[in-house]
Parts: sequence; structure tokens; C-alpha cells
Amino acid sequence: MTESSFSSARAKRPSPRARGTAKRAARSEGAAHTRVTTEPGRKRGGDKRERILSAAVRVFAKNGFYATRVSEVAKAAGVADGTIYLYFKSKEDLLVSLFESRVEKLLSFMKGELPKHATAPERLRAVIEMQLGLLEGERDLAEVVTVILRQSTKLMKEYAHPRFLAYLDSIARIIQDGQASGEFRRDVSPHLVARAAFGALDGVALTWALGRAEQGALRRSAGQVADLFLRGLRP
Amino acid sequence: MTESSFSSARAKRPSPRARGTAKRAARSEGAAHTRVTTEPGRKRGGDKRERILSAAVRVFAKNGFYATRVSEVAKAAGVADGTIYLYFKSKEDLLVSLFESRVEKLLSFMKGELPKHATAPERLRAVIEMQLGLLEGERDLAEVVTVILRQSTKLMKEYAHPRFLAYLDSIARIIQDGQASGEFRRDVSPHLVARAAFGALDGVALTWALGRAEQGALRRSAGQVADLFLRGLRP
Amino acid sequence: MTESSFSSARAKRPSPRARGTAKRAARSEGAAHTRVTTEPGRKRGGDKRERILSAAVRVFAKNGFYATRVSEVAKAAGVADGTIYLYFKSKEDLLVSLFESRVEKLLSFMKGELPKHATAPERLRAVIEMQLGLLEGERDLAEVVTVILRQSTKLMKEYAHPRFLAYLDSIARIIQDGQASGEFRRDVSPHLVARAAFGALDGVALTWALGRAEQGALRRSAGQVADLFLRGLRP
Amino acid sequence: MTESSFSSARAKRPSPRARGTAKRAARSEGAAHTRVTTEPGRKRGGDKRERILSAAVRVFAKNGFYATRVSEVAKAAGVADGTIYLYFKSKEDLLVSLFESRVEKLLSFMKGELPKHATAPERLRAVIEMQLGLLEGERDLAEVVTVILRQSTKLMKEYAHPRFLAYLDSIARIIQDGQASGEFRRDVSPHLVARAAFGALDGVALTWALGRAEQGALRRSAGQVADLFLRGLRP
DNA sequence: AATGAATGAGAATTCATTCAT
DNA sequence: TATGAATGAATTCTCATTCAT
Repeated sequence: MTESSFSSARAKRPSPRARGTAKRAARSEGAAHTRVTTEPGRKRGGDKRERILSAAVRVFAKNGFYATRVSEVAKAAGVADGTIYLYFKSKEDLLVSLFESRVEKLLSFMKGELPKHATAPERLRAVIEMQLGLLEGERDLAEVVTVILRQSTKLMKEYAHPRFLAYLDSIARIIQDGQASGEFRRDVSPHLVARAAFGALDGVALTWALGRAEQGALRRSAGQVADLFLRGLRP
Repeated sequence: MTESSFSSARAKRPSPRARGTAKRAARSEGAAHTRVTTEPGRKRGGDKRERILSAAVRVFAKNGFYATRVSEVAKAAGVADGTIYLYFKSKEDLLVSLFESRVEKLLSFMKGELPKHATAPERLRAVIEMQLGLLEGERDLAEVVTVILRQSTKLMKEYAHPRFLAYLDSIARIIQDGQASGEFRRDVSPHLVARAAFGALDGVALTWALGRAEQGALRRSAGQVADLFLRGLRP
Repeated sequence: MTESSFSSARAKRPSPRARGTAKRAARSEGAAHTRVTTEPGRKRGGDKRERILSAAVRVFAKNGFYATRVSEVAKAAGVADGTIYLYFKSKEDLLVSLFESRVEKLLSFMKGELPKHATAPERLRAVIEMQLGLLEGERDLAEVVTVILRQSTKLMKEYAHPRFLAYLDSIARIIQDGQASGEFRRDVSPHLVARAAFGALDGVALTWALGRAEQGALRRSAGQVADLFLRGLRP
Repeated sequence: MTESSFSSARAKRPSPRARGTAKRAARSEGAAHTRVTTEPGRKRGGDKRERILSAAVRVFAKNGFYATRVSEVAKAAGVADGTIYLYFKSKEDLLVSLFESRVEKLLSFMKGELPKHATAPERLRAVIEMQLGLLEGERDLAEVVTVILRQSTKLMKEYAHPRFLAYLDSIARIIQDGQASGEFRRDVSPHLVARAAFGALDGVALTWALGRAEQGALRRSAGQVADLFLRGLRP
């Protein structure tokens, strides 16, 4: 249960000019996530991709996905409109890539941390603290993950949902382990607990992100939420 | 603390031909939710507004707010495109109205139920069961409330946020009461608990709505979530 | 040359319900002025037609033809939107009818007055004073005639132009008579003078209507303009 | 008093992608004529603006402002619909710009010519000949200036009126000078004469433009109109 | 005759995406 | 690779006109 819950595939990105006649194609595409990709960075193109992504988090977080113009992202990134299409297939692909690149980071970190904790309660607390802790570091990211992502229904249903379920699974497995070892009560569904826990954290992060977003507030909240759940799960 | 947290104002709706008054008014309005309203169409236009709203829940839930065309809603409602603008100022107004009309219903129900429960734990359990129970009745509504609403960032920030906070407040007050009476432990922030509880329910409803949405599943989950929180709050 | 320059045809108006399926037809219609008409006024329907016309002058003068909504005219006239279509075939027909009813009045007045003046110079002066004098009485009308009418290009070209030419003709004939009798110099084209005179009056009325429209100003101007032209025409 | 009455500002034009700045700006602007401007497209977009303007004169002159579809202008200019919005903020802005660009030309020409004439009568004759002469060169322009411009009431009142008054002023000043030097009679108001003269020319041009528009006719008329006024003004 | 709710064709404008340079 | 002018499909909303009552 220490392995990542998010597949780490899709580390590649489209190489400039791999674009076909995709125009308006997205409307009917079944899967938005199959993208042609190539090694980008001869010279220092990877830099530009990153610049675009980081501009995108900021702008998406501020205005939402739909209200954001591709040209705004370009401007914020300091590149030409067309350049964005050298690195991303479409506006939506930009959102997916954003989500991926950020979540990937979050998950790989988690994957490294979890093994350090021996008991299920400790691991659950660690997950909770990590989720809020990581979001706190990047408010824009928190907003993207908690709010923006939900703006693209298609994205949500097709792309994010499976990854999200995988993440939930990894939490559920912690609960399961705890139940097996007698650390947690057995009369609750591990998956339900996982969903409730994730939702609780998401809700806390959401109000935080939409509100004043005080520094340190999320981290402090983490302890209480962990407490609440750990007590609630006590046999 | 039994009084509703949502103002029940705005129970009126615009009658056809409020046009000219409503026209573009939103552009400059500070609050997008103050709308001119009148008796619904006498004659036989009375149910049009409701028909449009209920078509909107369905279509929005299926495709999301942005991906839904006004003409699709019109078609689903069996009216002409223009008719929608007789009852709603804009596409966005339709979403707000939808949210309002539904949430209003949910809240007034809650307002009536809560007083029937004597202790804070019972009231918390009641809230949890009601939130999930009511959503279960209308899957589309659940999706609108948990997903779609977040699609309009402006809506979320300007309109829904305050109402949402008011709802959270009413939950927080239950916690507070319980802490005052010694029924709940005092070392957690009532507001934090409220946010976590709401988030947990939202998360459970979200996965339910996006997933298979089995009948009865939500109601069954409610008990476990309530249990989790009540135990977690035990002094 | 005392006979009216405007045909007095078209004194009839459409009777309620004579309407066919004219919808959008105007787009392709060649002649906008052929209208079915009937005696209206059993009871007192004529009153209503007049009320609509007079509301229309006011509203058109204020906002221009295109910027005016049929519903605004209806409101100003105190009738329902649909009622307008009982008396006028279309919005454009309303403008034409307006023009006609007003111009008719002006012309019949002129027809009665001219014979009272014996010499060509006196008649020219009378025409000038009448044109400005009548406009001064109704500022809104002045605006409709000088500005609004030009807004409907089709109207201008198809309907108003011939009538306008007829009016010019009647002025030209005064000049011609004067030249024949030796009262006016003969080295200018009567039609050119007529156009110039009409334009001069129109220009004076236009700036007056668009400006402060002081009472009495137009009448005072008339004398000077008449003077200018009469001197200019002196043999 | 030989200096031009029209400010020659606004010689610049928006470059493509001034979007975002210009967007909807007019809605709140007090003066609709302050527009962001930049060097026209380098590369090869340079003549696009001009091509659009000249297509617009043609189409507006033919169908009138309101009856003209933006797509028609685009087609006539040989560009895509959207391209128009790269150079003009809106359809109305296109009309204003048209007026400006043309009138500017006319006025700067006049500014250069007037000083060549020594006496007030000569200058008045020059103005008359120029106004008609320049219009004759471009029939479409004549129509735009005499008819189309009046179609946008807002335009007329907000934008054109002040410029128009300034032009009248410059004519009035010629009259005034003539009166001061004893070349013109003093018992007429210079401004009234200016308005009458402009109106006369406008009227002549209007019937010419709406009629057969024979080559040379306007120029020939100019002499007679000038004669008429000069004689009429003789002390 | 009158009403006004409903209609739906139509039009301006936007903006993701392309492609010539 | 990068640019940004150009494209044009698509979408919201308006409003003249109709027609059931």
C-alpha cells in the first residue's frame, strides 16, 4: 500500500509541431488524455513548458478554467499565444497536464513518506498532514485542485476520476490495514472512511482557499482533523 | 440555533416581460442575486419556470454548466430558446436560480426538522442524515450542488460562498452547543469540525454521484459518517 | 402649382386581423408601402391609432428608429405590444405612417396657404416660414423628419424619396414661376435652388432639434433664411 | 481663423490584439472616441484596416448602417469576420472610424486650401466648392456622410455633433470676417448662415447621392450655390 | 379588439486554434 | 522553435412578430 495511487504514466508531452488538425476536435473526442508526446528539452524548452504550467496555475486559480483565455496564460507566461500549442495540445490538455504534474509531485512525495510510519493510525495522520501541508505551500494549487478541476466536467469524469479513485484506494488500504491489525474499529467501510476523510480535507482546503488563506492555518487544522478521525476510528 | 441559516428571501420569480428591467442589469449590479420578481404568468405560463429549472438540473448535471448550451436546456424543457430569457436573466442566472430554489427547499426542510431533536449529537446526526438523504432523492441535484456549482467561479465566490458559510455556521453552532453542554469535547474548533463534516458529506455525495449512485447507498453511508464524527467528538 | 406635392393616397390603414404571415417578410419586400387598409374606427379605434403614432414620434425622436423597441412604443402608448400590429403592419410601417400622417398635415396646410400669396417671392418666403414654423411647433416631429427618417435607408430610398422630390418640385415651381415673371434671376436651376433651400431649412432645423431648441428661434431664423435666398435670387 | 476646426487627433489606429484592452471598453467610456491605438500590423496586416474601412463605406452606403451585417463588410473586405474586431472595437466603432478617417482627410485638405484665398467671399466660395467637390470624388462617402451617419443616433449626438459644430464654426468665422471687413451684410447671424449653407450643400449632395449622381453635376452646382449665397450676403 | 406570453430567426462578438513568416 | 495575425465556428441573447385566449 505504499505504492503510488496515481499511475505515473504520461510523463511525456507533445513535441512542437506534432500538432495535426485537432481544431475543435476535442468536442467529440472520447478520451482527452491520449496525447502524442516527445522529449522536449533540447536546448531549454522544458523551461518554457514549466513556465506555461506555472502561469496557468496562477491564472486558472484566479479566474477559473472557463473564464481564462489562452492568451492570458500566454501573457502571464511571457510567451506568444501560439507557443502554448507547441507544448500542449489544447487548453484542456493544459489543465490535465497541470493537474498531473502537480499531483504527481504530491504523490511521489507521499509514496516516499508513508513507509516511514509504522502503524496505521500514524500513516493516516501522515496522509492527512501531507495533503493539507502540501496544499498550504501553494494556495493557487489548492484552488486548482479543489475548485478548478471540477470545472471541466469531462475532465473530472474521464480523467481525474480514476486517479482520484486510486488515491482514495490508497487511503482505504490504510484503514483496512488498521482494521486488520485491530487498531481501527471494524464496523465502518474503509472506502467510505477514505471518501469522508478526503472530503473533509478537501472541504477544509476549499474554505481556506476561497477565504483568507492564512499561513499556517491549514497545518494547524490538519492535527484536529486527524484527531477527529483517529478518535472516530478507535475500536 | 434552530433558526435557518439561509435567508428564505427570494421566493419570488420574474414574470415574463420583466424584460427591459432585467436587461443587462446584472452587468452593473453589485450583487447578482437581486432580481426583479413578480407573480408567475397567469394563464398557463405558471409552470414554465419550473419546467425550465428542472430541465436545467438534468442537463447541467449531465454536461456541466459550461458545456451546456442554452438551447439544450430549452429543448429539454420543451420551450423556445427565447422563453428562457423571459424567466431568467442569463444562463448564469439560471444556475443561481436553480441552486437557490433547490437549496431553499433543503434548508426549509432542515429548519423544520432540527427542533425535533433535543441533544446536540442527535441534531448533528440529523443534519448529516438529511444532507445525504435529500441528495439521494435527486441524483441530478446532488451533482449540481457538488460539482456544477463550482464551475462558475464567479457564482461560487459571489453568490454561493456566503450561503455556504451560513450553512456551515449553523452546523458549527450545533457543535458549539454540544461543547457548551459537555456533550462534545472542547479541544476542536467548531467551525473546523463543521467544514470537515460538510466536506466529508460532500465528498461522499460526490463519489456517489459520479459513480454508480446506488439507491440507498447514501442513506446507509450517512449512519457511518455520523458515527465517525460523533465518536470523534466524544469528550 | 398650388396643388399638393404629396400624393394624398394612403389615407387608409390596415384593419385589425388583416395580418398574414408577414414575419420577417420585410427583408425581401420590394415595396414597403403597399398596405391593406380598411376603415378602422367603429367605436373609437381611430383614437388608439393616433395614440400609437404620437407615442411613436416621442420615442423615435428620443432614441432613434433602430434603437427603439416596439414594446417601448406600446408602453408609451399605453397599449399591449400586439395591439400595435392591429394598426400597423410592422415597425417600419409605423415609421412610414408617422411620416405620412405628419407630412400630410404639413402639406395640406401649405396647400391652403400658398394661394394667399400673390408673387413668387412672397410664396417662397411663405414656404420657408411654414416649414420652419410647423417644425417649431413640434420638436419631436422635427427630429423625426430631419433625423429619424434617414435611419431607414430603405424607407428613405423607396418611400420618402419620391415624396420628397414632389415637395422639392413644388418649391422648384415657385422659382420657375418667379423666373418666368422676371422676379427671380434666370441663371440658376430652379431645382437646384429648391434643393438648396430645402437643405438649408433642414440644416437649420437639424441643429435646432439636436441643440437646445429654444422657442421662437426657428421662426426668427426663417426670416433671415428667406431674406438670404430672396436676395440671392434677385435678378 | 484659417486654422482647421477639426482636431486632427486620433490619427492612430488599434493594432490587432489590442483586444482585452478595448474589449467592451466603450460601454462605460464617457466618450466613445478614445481608443487605444498602435502601429498597424507590421508584416503584412498593414493595409487590412484600410481595406476594411473602404469596404465599409461601400456596404454602408448601399444598405445603410443598421441593415448592414458585419459579415457583409468582412466579405466585401475579403477578411474573416473576426478580423474586423482586430481593428475595430465594434460595428459602431467601425462607423465612427470611417467618419473620422474620411472627414479628417477632407478637413486637412480644406485647412491647406483656405489660406490661399484672400477675401471672405472667395473663402466662402472655396469652402462650398471643396465640400461638394470632395464629395463628388467619392459618391459612397457622400452617402455615408449625408445619410448613414445620421443612422446612429448615439453617434450623431455624441461623436459627430461636436465635430459638426466645429466645422460650422469655421464657416461662421468666414462670414464674420466678411461682415467685419464690410464684404458681407451685417444683418444676418453668421452661425445661421453657416448652418443654412451647410444644409444647402448637404441637401444638394443628398439628392445627388440618392439620385443618379452624374459626374460633374455636383461641381457645377457648387458654383450656383456659391453665387446664391454670395449674392444673398452682399451688403 | 386587445392582450402579452411565446416564439425563433438572426446578429454581433468571442476566442481556441492555425499557419505563414 | 517562436510568433501573433488571421480565422471562422459557435454561442448567447434580442426583439419583431404571432396567436391562443
